[in-house]
Amino acid sequence: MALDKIDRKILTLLQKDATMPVAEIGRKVGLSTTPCWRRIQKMEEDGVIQRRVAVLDPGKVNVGVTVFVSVKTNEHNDAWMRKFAGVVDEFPEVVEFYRMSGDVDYLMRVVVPDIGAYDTFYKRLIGKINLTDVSSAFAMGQIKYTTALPLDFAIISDDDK
Amino acid sequence: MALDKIDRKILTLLQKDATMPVAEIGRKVGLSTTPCWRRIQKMEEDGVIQRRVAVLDPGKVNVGVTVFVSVKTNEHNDAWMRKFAGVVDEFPEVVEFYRMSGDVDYLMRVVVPDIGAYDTFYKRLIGKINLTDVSSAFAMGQIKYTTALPLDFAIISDDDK
DNA sequence: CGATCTGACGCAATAAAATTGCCCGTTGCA
DNA sequence: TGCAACGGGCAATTTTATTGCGTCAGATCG
Repeated sequence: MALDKIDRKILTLLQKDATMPVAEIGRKVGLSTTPCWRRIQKMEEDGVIQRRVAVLDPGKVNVGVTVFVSVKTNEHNDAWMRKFAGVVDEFPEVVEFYRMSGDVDYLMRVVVPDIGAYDTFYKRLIGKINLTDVSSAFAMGQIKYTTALPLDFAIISDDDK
Repeated sequence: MALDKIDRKILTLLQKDATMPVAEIGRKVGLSTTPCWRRIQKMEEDGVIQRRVAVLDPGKVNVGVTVFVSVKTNEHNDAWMRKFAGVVDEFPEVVEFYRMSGDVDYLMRVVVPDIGAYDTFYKRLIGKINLTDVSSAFAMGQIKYTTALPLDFAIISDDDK
């Protein structure tokens, strides 16, 4: 699963624009189409590349507001966590959900059109599962958002010239 | 920029899998290839679809740890904000960055291989810009992560049968 | 040291998908 | 009723993805 310099270049390109033809990617990384294509295939099989998706403009689909919701709970067992995860999964407004260490137990990022819609979401959420200590922080603006992960830490193939 | 039911179906599909052939998308939404293709083109031109990207597995590229970094500051002017934004942009580890209302002024999501790498990142960050009140919260696990935005709020074309 | 095996590459053919041109039917409106 | 605008569909055409096959360099083994 180690990635050499060429693999990382390919991934960098694909993380920016997955529509780029393999031939062009190959040209940019110094390979012909076939070996470049095979590397991409392999990275897909290996699961390094999980999938290719269309990224939409949040404003244009009317979910320009992001809210971070922190949850503290006393229920620290696995069963409860699964239930919570299941409930959250039902809400497409929740685009990210993390189990946290420290003060807060869970953190989720929710996208909605406006404060009113958030309130509606909030009521529906607490209707599905009993949450006592919840606090919401509103984002006034998104300064940076990328799906591209840094590749500087990827496991490097040793014979990586 | 209003989207009808078919547009939303198309977007739902493309948010899940952008490799699906237009012909197949058309079949699923009840259209032939051409009109389906034209709708997609239009949504790309309109910027509803921003781009298509490859999504990688964080673990597989060795950035399995997410840290949420909260920043409070006294500098509430626009110039400082721009500088901060510029600095943050330089760090590929920062995948999301928000200006917040309330207690915290800024919130960023950072991805790194481990705690040690986070420490390194942190030092480099505060070396680039003077930040006094910073607090870090570590995610123990990612329970949900999707790039797919909910389309339930999208502006609906009135003649939407 | 030479035979061989493996892995990665590239070219050229083939298959699949995107893109375009052109025609058709429906709807709204003068 | 006649016309124009708005989709929609079929059938080319063009681009890309995918596969088959041959080559080459380095590692392995006897």
